[in-house]
Amino acid sequence: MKLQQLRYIWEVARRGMNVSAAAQTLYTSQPGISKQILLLEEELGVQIFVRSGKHLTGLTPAGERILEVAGDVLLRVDNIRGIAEEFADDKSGSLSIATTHTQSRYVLPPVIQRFVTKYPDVALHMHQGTPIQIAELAAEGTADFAIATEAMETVGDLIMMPCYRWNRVLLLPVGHPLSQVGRVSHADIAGYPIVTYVSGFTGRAKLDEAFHDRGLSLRVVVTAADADVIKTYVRLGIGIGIVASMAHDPIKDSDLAAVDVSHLFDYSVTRIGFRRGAYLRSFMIDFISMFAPHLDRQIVDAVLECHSQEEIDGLFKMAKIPVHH
Amino acid sequence: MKLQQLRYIWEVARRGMNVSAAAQTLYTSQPGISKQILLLEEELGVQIFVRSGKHLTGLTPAGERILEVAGDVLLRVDNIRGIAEEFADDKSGSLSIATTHTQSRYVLPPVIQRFVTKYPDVALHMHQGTPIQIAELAAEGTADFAIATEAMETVGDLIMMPCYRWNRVLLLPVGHPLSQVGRVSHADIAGYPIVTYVSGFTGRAKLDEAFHDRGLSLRVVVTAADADVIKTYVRLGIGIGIVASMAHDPIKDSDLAAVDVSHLFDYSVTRIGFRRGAYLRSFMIDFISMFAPHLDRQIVDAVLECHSQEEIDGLFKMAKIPVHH
DNA sequence: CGAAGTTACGGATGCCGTAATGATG
DNA sequence: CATCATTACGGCATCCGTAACTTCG
Repeated sequence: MKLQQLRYIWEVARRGMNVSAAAQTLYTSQPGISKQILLLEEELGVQIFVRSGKHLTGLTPAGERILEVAGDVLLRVDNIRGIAEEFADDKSGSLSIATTHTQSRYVLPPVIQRFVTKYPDVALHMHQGTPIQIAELAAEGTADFAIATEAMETVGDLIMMPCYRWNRVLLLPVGHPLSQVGRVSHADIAGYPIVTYVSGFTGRAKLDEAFHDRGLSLRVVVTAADADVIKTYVRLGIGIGIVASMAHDPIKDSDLAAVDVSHLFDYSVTRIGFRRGAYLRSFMIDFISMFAPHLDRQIVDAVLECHSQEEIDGLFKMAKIPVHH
Repeated sequence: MKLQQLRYIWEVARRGMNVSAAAQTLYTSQPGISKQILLLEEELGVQIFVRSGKHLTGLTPAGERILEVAGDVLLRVDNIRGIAEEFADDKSGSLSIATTHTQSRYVLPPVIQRFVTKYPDVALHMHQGTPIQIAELAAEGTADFAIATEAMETVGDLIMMPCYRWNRVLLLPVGHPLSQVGRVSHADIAGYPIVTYVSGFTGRAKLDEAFHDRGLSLRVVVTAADADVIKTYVRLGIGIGIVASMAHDPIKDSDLAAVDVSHLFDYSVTRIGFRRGAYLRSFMIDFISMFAPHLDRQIVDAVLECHSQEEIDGLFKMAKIPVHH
């Protein structure tokens, strides 16, 4: 049995039993993979893949079990590399972050700024995507971290830690009647056409929920995946915007009136997640602390000791998660 | 990085940083190992071993961390082999049991008998040793199971399950005055020379404890690691014997009087242990059930889900552990 | 008939073992 | 000086890539 062979079956399975596709992403030849898989199956004495003629169509029961453990092995081998890099030079390496537009545009820039200053030799990669894509990137190890508000729990084997709580602001064209109202209510908002996030992004679910619970319905006329687009349509007078408070920049958005509406919605929690069992380089832990100062090295170490997400959630009281400003 | 290389560093470390010794047990050449270790260290960019001149004297901090993970990797690779064997033929394979004389001579024979009848194609290996040796064999994976009453908790990363409770009998030469006494007391026993187990074997600690707690002291004249030797000395009239009740055979030992003294001592618990994270073949789980019927497949599966020994202990109430007869 | 997997084969890498060398206590 | 690790080197297995063949949708 060779590590290559495990890598091969892992990648083939990940690619939906497609040997050719696996060969491409692994920069090798199709026959090479095919052969090694045959050899491994021969050595182990079991079929790993179900074949219909010459096509791989699925995993045998044995294959499923084997693949699960093979994944563990490959993760640990990566960890060995990480440990070695850490000791060879704890200031260089690479950090790959998968996150949403909201984070990378509004929240992360100052954090990244500090990080690259402190760790100039760490190559930084930012992947942007939907919350689900983000979670998957982290779960499969393509990204070291996923940072998002939603969908993080949909993927198995991600360790998640709460980073900050946040709420929403109303963005209004200047002179809009609502900017005169002292304390905006749900009913006030329900009276106007809305421009906000598409569902699955940046706490959209909590927004619908708040209105639905009160028997009101939102008239959403435009949805977008990021606040910049939302602001653009608000400026055009299409409707009033509801965005995450992080996305409001008092200076650049001075042509829009912003009204805090945190009394109308539950707080959302943005979390950082990483693959269970992954080895965290010290600069990675440092990144977490820069992003969410309450997650100091000690807390992260405690989280790494935990065996279940419930245990981790127990470490964090809602009250202790800071609100983002 | 290759699995061989991990196996090499693992074995070298296990052998006290001795490359030559590792080469012997791995049936390969010393230079081969040496070279591969150098190559691995070069690839990873860190020293794993501390060298004084050309001698390996210890592990670097990086080496310690790497070795720990390497052990995990090797265990999982073994598990893949086990899974494959299981699916290839769930009735054949090998089972290696490390245990003490008491178990293998008095308790296991009927169990083994049934096991080999049911699984004729499973190659059975029995290792006999001291409780500490037994635990180590299981912890390093040389034996699949350790079965013993003591020392099982001294080795890290062994999963343990209680199998049965047992107590002691007094063995007396025929016509010995104590055989006339209705209910033997601690003081009665303290008056005679004793032949029993050496410390560290078969519940000897609980025996000393019972007398010490009552301000009495035992006059032990002969100690042995197994009951056969003890019986021999009792027959010679050297003293009275105290042995585990399992070790008393009413037929073969009909020349000795046996007196139950379970009212004088705490019950001891014999446990079966295996390496944390090891894959258990179905015949292995079946063996456990044959040995300790209350440990059915369901219970074992539940134990395998547990993450800590405390959690496992919580599954078992003392009352539920059967007494051996 | 096109896409995809297996078989065939040649070349090169690299692993292993023997022999020789160097270092240690 | 005996033990032990590293260096040198040659043989051989094996892994990989190209090309041809086969099979399925």
